[in-house]
Amino acid sequence: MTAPDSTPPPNVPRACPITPVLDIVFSRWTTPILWTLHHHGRQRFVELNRNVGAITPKVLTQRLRQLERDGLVVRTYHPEVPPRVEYEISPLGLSLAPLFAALTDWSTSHLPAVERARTAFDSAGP
Amino acid sequence: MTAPDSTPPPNVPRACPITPVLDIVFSRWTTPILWTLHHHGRQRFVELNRNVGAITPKVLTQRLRQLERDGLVVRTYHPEVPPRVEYEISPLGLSLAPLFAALTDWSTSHLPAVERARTAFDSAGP
DNA sequence: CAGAATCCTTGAAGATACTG
DNA sequence: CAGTATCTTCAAGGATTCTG
Repeated sequence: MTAPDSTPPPNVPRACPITPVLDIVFSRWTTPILWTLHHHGRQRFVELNRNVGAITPKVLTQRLRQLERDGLVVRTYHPEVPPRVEYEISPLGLSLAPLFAALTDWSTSHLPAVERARTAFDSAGP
Repeated sequence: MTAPDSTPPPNVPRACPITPVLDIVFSRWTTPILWTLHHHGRQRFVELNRNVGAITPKVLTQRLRQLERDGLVVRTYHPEVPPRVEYEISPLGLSLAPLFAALTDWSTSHLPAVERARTAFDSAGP
């Protein structure tokens, strides 16, 4: 409802401005990974693999690469005899903390309403 | 890094507490839909279909059903000769506004850093 | 240990009709 | 108009195996 639009609407109205962020922050598995790194601190690959949940090494690697590329996670390679690799949150990754906090807040205060809406909807028209 | 854990770690560490919210708020197309409803106000199905972007009626219906079931969107059916259905954001849906604002803020202040991280990463190891 | 390679399955999304 | 009904595609995700 704010300003009508600086670009009237030629044809494709830019859907919504936060869409690009979603691919960065809310791709599947990224929040569990960031959460685990934030709460368990620096971890090696296998630890992470255990702590995050039911994730396979392949997918974990994919997501870690993406997070590393986006600068949210720092990967440290130690060239030792069994190789050792450690992952930790970057400052940029930590900048997401207030966002996640806001999400948690919304969850605690409004998730019950969602649950109620669901049961109401489901009991209305089976 | 906060408390080590009230539940030591029996086996499955609950991945991260915001995961359930993501399915509610950040399923694909939900943010463009909510955004459009928020900025263009109450709309009928076809308007919405045009305003949201490249979405097909089928998918739009699916997402609208989900949003309605979760209580984020209100659907009003007018039994007229050509049927008329209108969609609008509910108060519960509007409660997401601060969250989206936080997301927008993070985007404006940190997206450039992500871009830089990406180019740095890409130019490092081709 | 930290992945890379391979194959496979699934499910969401798109395209295209059709209907009350 | 506001969807529903099918059909098809396609890529993410999972399972498994292998290696520097």
